[in-house]
Amino acid sequence: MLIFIEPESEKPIYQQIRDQIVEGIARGELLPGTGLPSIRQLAADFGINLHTVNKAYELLEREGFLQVRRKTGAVVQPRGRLAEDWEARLRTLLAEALAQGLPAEEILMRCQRVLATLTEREQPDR
Amino acid sequence: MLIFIEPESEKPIYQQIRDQIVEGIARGELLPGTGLPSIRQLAADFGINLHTVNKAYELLEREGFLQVRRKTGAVVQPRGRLAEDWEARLRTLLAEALAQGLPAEEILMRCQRVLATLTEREQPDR
DNA sequence: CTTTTTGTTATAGCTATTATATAACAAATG
DNA sequence: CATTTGTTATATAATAGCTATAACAAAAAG
Repeated sequence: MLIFIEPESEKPIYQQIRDQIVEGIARGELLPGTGLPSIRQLAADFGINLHTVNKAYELLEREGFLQVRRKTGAVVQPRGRLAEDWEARLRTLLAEALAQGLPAEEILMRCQRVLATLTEREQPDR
Repeated sequence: MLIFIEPESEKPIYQQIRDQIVEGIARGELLPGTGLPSIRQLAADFGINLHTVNKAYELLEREGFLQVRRKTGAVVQPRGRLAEDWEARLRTLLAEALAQGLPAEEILMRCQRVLATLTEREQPDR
């Protein structure tokens, strides 16, 4: 799985890494048990500091996506719990679209379409 | 429309104000043309600084939700454009739920339910 | 056991963000 | 004209994001 960093983005680098790994898990490219590159390895690849990658891994561990161990590196977790504020964030995002005049049906179709792009040609665990 | 501020929240105060006004517009409680309290008035009500409210209004104006005029105060805009990164933010949010094991159908139902709570008993403009 | 790699922890410095506090200016209302 | 309002300008303080070193401890490899 490839990760792209945009240093000029307004989104913090550690957040970019976090989001792309989450999406990788969602797409099924990163299955439970999959090992991720070491902190120093990733930092070297991107030409960024060790602590920036560490912060991303730390966050992913707190959120239940990864388990970080010594020497083994980060390993994708079988499952976790949805963040408590997830629905609140969804609410704010959907409200934004409604407030700009998008019909609820149109918004729902967009959700459906995005979900489809995330779940297509992916092997669900059996 | 009532606005609640949580000073201890990790979400910035100006962002809390922004989000709640957006939701007010989405729910139809704030119709186009509706006047909002003045910057100084809101700041006094919340016991916060003038500039914090100003930042929220400034953001809402940039996003096309409000038009801010002298003396008249802020007025809800008829319509705007959806932010370019809206779909990207939706994607990240939905990926988070998928990665935690929620089935796509369940996620879509949650979207539908949230949309329903935002659009219920609201007078669409005619 | 020794060496290497790795996660962890601890500082430190720098920039940007968030929030506050005053102050002053300009435009619109009454 | 006087008041209210948005706007602009500084200044200060706390926090967040990122970088830079350095050192320590645990696990794997030789």
